[in-house]
Amino acid sequence: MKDIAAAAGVSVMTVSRAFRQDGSVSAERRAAILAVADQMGYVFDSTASTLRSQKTGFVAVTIPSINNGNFADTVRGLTEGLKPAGLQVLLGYTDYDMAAEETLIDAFLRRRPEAIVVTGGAHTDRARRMLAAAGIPVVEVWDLPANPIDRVVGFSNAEAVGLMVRHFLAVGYSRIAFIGGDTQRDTRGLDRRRGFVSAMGGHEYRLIDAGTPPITMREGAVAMGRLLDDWPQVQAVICVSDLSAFGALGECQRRGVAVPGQVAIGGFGAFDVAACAVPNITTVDANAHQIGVSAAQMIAGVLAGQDFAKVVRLDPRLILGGSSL
Amino acid sequence: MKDIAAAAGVSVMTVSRAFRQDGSVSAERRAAILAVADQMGYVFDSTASTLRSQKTGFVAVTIPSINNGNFADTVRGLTEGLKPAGLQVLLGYTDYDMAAEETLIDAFLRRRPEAIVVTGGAHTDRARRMLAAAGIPVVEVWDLPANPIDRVVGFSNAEAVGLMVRHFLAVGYSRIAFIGGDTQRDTRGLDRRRGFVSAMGGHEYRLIDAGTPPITMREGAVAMGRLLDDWPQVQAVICVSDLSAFGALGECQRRGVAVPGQVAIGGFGAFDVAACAVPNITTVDANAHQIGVSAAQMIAGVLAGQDFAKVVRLDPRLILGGSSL
DNA sequence: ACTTGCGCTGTTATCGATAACATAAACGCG
DNA sequence: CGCGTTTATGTTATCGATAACAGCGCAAGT
Repeated sequence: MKDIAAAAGVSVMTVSRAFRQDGSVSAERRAAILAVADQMGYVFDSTASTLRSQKTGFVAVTIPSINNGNFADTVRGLTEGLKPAGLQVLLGYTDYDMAAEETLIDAFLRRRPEAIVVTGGAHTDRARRMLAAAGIPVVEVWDLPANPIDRVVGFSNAEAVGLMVRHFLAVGYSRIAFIGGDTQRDTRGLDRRRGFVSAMGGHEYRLIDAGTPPITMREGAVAMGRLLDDWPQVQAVICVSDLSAFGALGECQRRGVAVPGQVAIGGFGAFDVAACAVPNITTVDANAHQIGVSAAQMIAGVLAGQDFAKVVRLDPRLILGGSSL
Repeated sequence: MKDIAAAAGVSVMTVSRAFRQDGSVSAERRAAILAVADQMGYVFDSTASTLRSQKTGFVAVTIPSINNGNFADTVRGLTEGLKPAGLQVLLGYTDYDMAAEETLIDAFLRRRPEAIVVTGGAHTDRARRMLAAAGIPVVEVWDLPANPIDRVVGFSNAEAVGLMVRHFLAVGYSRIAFIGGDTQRDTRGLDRRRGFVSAMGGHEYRLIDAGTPPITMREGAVAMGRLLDDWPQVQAVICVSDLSAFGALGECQRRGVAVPGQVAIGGFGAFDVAACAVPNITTVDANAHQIGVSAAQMIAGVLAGQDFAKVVRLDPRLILGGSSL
């Protein structure tokens, strides 16, 4: 800026002002300054700006995986919702690993985000403490934690699966299995499995492990194979996500097991693959995009000093497909 | 740091040193300082550190979409490869929009990354100029641009599709269609389509538009429907990605068109869905993960002052599936 | 005993922008 | 015409860390 100021014959402060829309700078002078800057190949240094003004203009967002249509939709909602407030999203992914999440949160907080969005309600103790002490809005999404750190936009994963279980029981499936949600790593998956067990009440069921999150299509197929081997009488299968459900569907097709004639299948997340599979897969829409939009509104509102409910609950919706009655 | 220094009875500089592994600080003193800092809930301010040291320790990465297994793999490769060099990845997505890419690049450069990775070789003029003038390593991935800005890790999308076309022609499909790659927005898709046309030589072919990138499964299904209506004699279809190929496969199954008996299908990208579909889909593996790893090595090497080839070429590999001969 | 060198710690200036305050010129109004 | 007000610009201090250099104590070498 010093060089630009010299070249344009003004003070550094005036150059600084020219770069903001603040604009107590006369239009022609601003134009001249910007022209000089452009010609010199100047790139604004937001580090210095941030240090002095204590405003970074970004919101940190951590998601478990960058290859997941659900989280992608949430991030899209966040990006869109924060743009009007002049806030940019910086994205990081944890690989479903709480230790990696802690490291990521630490790295983000050092950069002084205006707010932070984290996926899920389970974190390491240190991560919780860091978030609580950060002095910025913290939004946990995709869950309804019992002890929120600060704010929440989410839903009950357990109840969402309960919706599907009750439907399956109502249409006559009584021997149902659940695939996935077997590790501490993906607490949302764990909640779905818990919700399954509790909704099954006294009915006969099986729990099939599928491995380390993210559960892939392949792992869904393998798990389905084991299930069919071990419990051929199974009438319906609910999978921790549509991806594993799709893998399970493929395994049935390879084995000549009719879906839904012999086995019904349900998934979770309303992924594209669920809608496009043949038959399309019964699933639960968790309003991924709306979660992002709501979280963005909450953040923009809180930063603007408005009053906002601490918890926003967005109830999921069952979507029936051809893979079940 | 001032407060910590006071509380620990040392100078600010010593506190600063205690926070780096640089460590000309005695072990016990460091421990004491870190304990005080932790107890005070101190969070290091990397803004100030960056400003003084002119080192940000991060690499900017822009990808077209965060919901794409291929780019996710590349990012994973980058993250893993940069970690040993002490570099963190900051991620942004462009939605396949060059104007959005320009905005994103601008925002990133203001934060002074150590290097920047951009997907593809097509950018706005201003984006090109900004990147060229940034004075940091710039790596274009997933493409082999004719006029690279700086460095490249990629492959020829046209030739990759050529591989598949030649195989299809060799096994006897001669009436082949290509779905997608019809907009300027996704230049890699465009290249694939061009590669298709050129590899088809004198054979009869059709080009089917599929809409705005990212081409979804649904759009692949719709395009396949139009193709079957318009050109029932088609023997094989190559889709711009596995996602659209999967949609096309589903459309065939819904219509009772045998795959590969009546129509063969090929995709691109070696996505999970291609491997798990029934039949699994013939595709091209573009080495997405390796692209990330190689780009990371290149960046770490160049930043360490090593000599590195400007262009790394990773030739894709055809993977035959049950959706074709 | 004296020098040399290393290990550890402190002092000062600085990175590049902007908040806060100051000031000069232009403007409006009775 | 005079005076308060607005508009446009400049001056100074500052954000929070670290580079660069200085200094002190102690062990090893001569």
